[in-house]
Amino acid sequence: MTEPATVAPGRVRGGRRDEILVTFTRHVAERGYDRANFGDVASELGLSKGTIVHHFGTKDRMLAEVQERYMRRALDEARAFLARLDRPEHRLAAFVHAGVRYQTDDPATTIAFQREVVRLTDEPGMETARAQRDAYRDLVVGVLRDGEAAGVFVPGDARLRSLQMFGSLHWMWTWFDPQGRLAPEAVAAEFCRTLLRGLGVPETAVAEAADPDGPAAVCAREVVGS
Amino acid sequence: MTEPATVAPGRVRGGRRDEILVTFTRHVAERGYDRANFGDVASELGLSKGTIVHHFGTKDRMLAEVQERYMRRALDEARAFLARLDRPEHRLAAFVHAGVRYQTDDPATTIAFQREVVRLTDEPGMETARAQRDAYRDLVVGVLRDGEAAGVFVPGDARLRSLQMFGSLHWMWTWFDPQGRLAPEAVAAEFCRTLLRGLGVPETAVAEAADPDGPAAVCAREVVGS
DNA sequence: GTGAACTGACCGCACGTACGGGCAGAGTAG
DNA sequence: CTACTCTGCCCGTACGTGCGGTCAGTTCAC
Repeated sequence: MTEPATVAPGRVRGGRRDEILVTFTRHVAERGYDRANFGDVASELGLSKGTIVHHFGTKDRMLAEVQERYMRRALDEARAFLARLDRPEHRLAAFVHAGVRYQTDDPATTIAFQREVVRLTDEPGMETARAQRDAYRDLVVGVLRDGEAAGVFVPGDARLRSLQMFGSLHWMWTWFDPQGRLAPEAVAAEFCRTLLRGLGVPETAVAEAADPDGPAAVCAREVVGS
Repeated sequence: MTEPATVAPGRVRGGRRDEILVTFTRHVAERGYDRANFGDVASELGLSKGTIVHHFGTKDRMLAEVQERYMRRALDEARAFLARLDRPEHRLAAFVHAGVRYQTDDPATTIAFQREVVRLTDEPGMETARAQRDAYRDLVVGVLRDGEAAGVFVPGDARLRSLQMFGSLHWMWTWFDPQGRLAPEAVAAEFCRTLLRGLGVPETAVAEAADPDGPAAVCAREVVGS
């Protein structure tokens, strides 16, 4: 039984548990799960492999924890900006603005998650993260359906559209450079414009929702930045 | 491919090289490059690990060969349908129709390629495949720029738009099921509609380019199906 | 004979994980 | 205060295994 060990008499500080997870996450982002290994993480932090095992048990569980943390944050923040926005095009745009922002706000976790999403589908022990991912996708599908019902989006397959949108965002890790010349706001704006126009949203509403200083982007920035 | 390797008692000139590559490709598609190994491929084909090494040298070279084959085919076919289509919206739609079609036409190679594209950027020995990939992307960017110059697409960042499009297509391997209820034509049509409408193409032209029986889809099917 | 296809035994190493024990701080009894 | 004990954090080592790659040698077609 692996205990989070948050309540303990003999505990010194928060321990290095978090530190280990952060470093592991970065290694997964850089090399992928299979090539990330305990030895490198341990030597980088100046501790032994045994310590990592002590805290996390197995490598699988460590990855699961990374995924769950990322998805929990994404879910919380998505619900937060959904509560603050009402128009379907603003809500959908917020998902895009937030998705792009994660790429610079917490690149390691974001890349680690996106590189290894495929493990959510088959690997055992990933049930929690998978459920969170499904819930997140359902939020987007819901927005698409609502917008369609309200006549803001032209009729179409909401699930397919959500996958089209997620594809663009999830693929970013292969080409986006946080230090590069392309600002995340510019990427989000362009993605929003093409997507919303593609759903039949009128040009003025498109411009507002895509605008880095518009309500959707501002809301996403406030929620994610916190 | 074409030569199903004679099952003759003695060995055959040309050998089982292709057979090995096909099996290896399938394993990469199913488990990823790191978890694919010589032992499994060899035992599945009833030969020894040494034989694989004899034919390919190293595992890296094997993957490079998979990537190069896939990209060469994609490039050839892209140039073929570009030669047959003239309108920008048809050309762009053809990329989408073809991209989706690869998912069912040769799922193993397609998935193997998409899973491991990231290795094109850093790994050495991948220069050829990387150059092919860049050439392919440049074809799409060219179509986007031409369409913009011709006033068919609204102004915007062509490179970003190409990445948005590739993202949707490259992400398909994580969710698309060739045996599933969703036909590839339906996926391609929906993707085309959202994308082209998003670029400002008029509704009638969008419908024609997305139509599974329209000129773009038919052309893509003929070229890819060969 | 020549060379390509193929074999099977073997090597070296990297990596996940198990295990036994050391250490330091907190609780408690005296 | 001191002494003892408990407990979670951490270390070092060792083990088992899986895998990429080597090599000497064999078979077979031309």
